[in-house]
Amino acid sequence: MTRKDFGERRTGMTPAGLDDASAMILHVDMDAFFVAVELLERPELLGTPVIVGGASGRGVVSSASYEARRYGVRSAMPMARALQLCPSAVVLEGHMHKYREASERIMRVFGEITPLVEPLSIDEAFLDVSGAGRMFGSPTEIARLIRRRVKHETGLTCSVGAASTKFVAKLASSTCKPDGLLVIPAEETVPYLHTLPVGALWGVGQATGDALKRRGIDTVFELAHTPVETLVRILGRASGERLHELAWGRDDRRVVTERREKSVSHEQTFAHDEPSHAALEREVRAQADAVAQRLRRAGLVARTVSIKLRWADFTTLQRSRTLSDASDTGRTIFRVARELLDEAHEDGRPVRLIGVRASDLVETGTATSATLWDEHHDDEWEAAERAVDRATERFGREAVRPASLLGRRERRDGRQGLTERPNAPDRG
DNA sequence: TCTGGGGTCCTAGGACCC
DNA sequence: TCTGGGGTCCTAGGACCC
Repeated sequence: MTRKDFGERRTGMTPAGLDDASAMILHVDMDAFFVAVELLERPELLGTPVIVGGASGRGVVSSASYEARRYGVRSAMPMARALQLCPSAVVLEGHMHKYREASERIMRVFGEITPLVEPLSIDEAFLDVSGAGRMFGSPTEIARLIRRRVKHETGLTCSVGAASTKFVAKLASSTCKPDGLLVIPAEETVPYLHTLPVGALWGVGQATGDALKRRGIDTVFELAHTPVETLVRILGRASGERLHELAWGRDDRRVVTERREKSVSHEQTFAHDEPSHAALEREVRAQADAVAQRLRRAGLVARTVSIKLRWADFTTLQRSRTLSDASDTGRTIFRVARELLDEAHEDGRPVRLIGVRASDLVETGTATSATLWDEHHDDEWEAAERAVDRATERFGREAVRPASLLGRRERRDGRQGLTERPNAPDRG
């Protein structure tokens, strides 16, 4: 039996000639993506337990081959635990740039089938194929075509779920993994859903699962037959209502092709808990610079800066501050982050993790003087001034006005704006 | 076994304004 | 002298997903 047969055989409820006309939403999910990409260059490891992840003390599993999963290895599991379960596993370091390249290739394949592609993460996407029938056939035929093309383009296998809603399509792809195809026609959705445990629902993790279990709700069937108001009392308005809808197969979310970033962040777990305030500050500075650079490349400015601290006991604290003036400079983001750090780390407790986040993002199509300043960096402020002059010449004065004008409101405490300008260098 | 890094969404309380 | 209600913004924390 070939792997393809294995996948197709799992579509027991969808024999040849089934009515798949309602299953217009496809969910494509790559199989053990990071591992599979690495094995393209390490074919001798095919068929063996392989783990991609952090090998050092505090590393976790990013991706595990199906051979490793047989031993109970799962993503997000501490590496030490994974190796206890599967001592023979080969651990490989991750290479994000390779995964991004492979990701671009598969997304390109999807785009050749339909323009309605919604990437969900680096290795999965929803496709709305309702307009692709004339060109490529039924959803089942399109799913087979995608699987063939992805394999041909990248050498990698994927699994495809097809259904009338996003949620059920995603469920279908996870059910037929790896290297599978499962179509769930609309009329079979509810009977299928009602066989599953609550954990199968999107948004039911450990905490929600436990809360439901405590009230005797173990299956989707039981959840579907629980009054909405009861669920709302247990889980809150949004979750309660959403889960009840999902349990009846109702999910009217469209496939959306454009999504705006809401935040940009970097964080770092130290190999050993860090007690030194100076070391924390150095890390925050590096993170602020990295965040700022990504903001500028994306043409965004941030109105809110946050820091995150995690202590040795894993409790986590976040502090945020909204700026009077949106910014995309490392200097400003660092300055605010450092203020927050100073306030949050007064007691000098050792820190396990530290992170910087920029949120409340506003698009800015134009270069700002502060942006140009930062790109030329502290010790080159004259160059920055010249850059401003050149930009003013090229784009006009309006286009290079200071970032301070982008702020929407004054700070409540009346502090002046935090935006820096090239002609006011401050090496602080 | 001891828990990464990048995100999104939700809830709740308080400030503030009308 | 005692007391509104609604709306928006900000902050903190937590659950969840890949």
